[in-house]
Amino acid sequence: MPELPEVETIARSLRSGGVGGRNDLSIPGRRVKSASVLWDRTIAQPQPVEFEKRLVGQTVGEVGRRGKFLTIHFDRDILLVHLRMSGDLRVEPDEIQLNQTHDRVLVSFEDGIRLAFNDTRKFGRMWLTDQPEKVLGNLGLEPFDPTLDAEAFHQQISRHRRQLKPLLLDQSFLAGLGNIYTDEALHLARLHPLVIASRLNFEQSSRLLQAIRQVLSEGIQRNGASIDWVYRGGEFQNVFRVYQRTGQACPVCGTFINRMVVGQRGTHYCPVCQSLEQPAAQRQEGAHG
DNA sequence: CATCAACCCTGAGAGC
DNA sequence: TGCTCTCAGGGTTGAT
Repeated sequence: MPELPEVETIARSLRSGGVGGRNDLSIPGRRVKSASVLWDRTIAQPQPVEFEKRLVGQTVGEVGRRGKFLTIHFDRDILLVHLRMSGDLRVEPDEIQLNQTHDRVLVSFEDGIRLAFNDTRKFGRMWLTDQPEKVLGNLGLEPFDPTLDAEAFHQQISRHRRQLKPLLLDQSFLAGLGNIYTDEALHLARLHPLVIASRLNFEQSSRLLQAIRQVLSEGIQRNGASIDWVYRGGEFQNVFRVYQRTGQACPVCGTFINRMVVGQRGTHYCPVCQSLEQPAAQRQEGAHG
């Protein structure tokens, strides 16, 4: 399931033409010849027929990412793509036969290259709009936003009397974390998924912010995680600490990893490293800068 | 404000 | 072998 690192990896490959940097398959500068929607519900906005018409003639500009959304700028509109569970984008020459069972949207460029949106479970969505804020407006800060320092993060997290796991999954709190990186970050920060956010002290929330950034950085460095049907060369799955490692040894202490359901999501954690009870010896390193 | 469940989907894996 | 059942998961929606 694509989260921030996977979406970032895809954005980079659309810009540079593949993870390896093949310029012949990058999309900026290409002009749309035609578009076809193969599964109507993939298009959230506008109507599929208008989507197809409006894209024709527009040229790709900047390709970026906001949270888990891909932002593909065109002359007049921005194409927003959310991959949800199983979405994937391919850039390939028209000659390659469309033998893919689950292609949902095709965008053909004038120079014989096309962009294909493939999505097994049909949860992915696209918006073609000149008002991207209407779609992205509720997103929280980017985890790497430079204005998000330890103080700001602690202030934010103190406002919520929710459990950490659902809070971190809430895209209006922080944009980009999904189930994998949330579990990984909580383990790295040695925090139990059910801890109430507002009860974190400064040292704990700082640790959490740092852990979030570290696991996301690791994910990006490894081109994301490749699991389920979506394989795109990522390798982060090889270094999962807790995610989908139920019953296996915690890399830190060797205890068996537990699994429970939190907010309808499978949640993996080490019962020893991430104890709900704060260790009695926990120091109060309160006097921060 | 927070929690919970249903919904959208498919295919993998279990059980029979 | 092949059928049926359960489950996973991001985000939205509506109820409590």
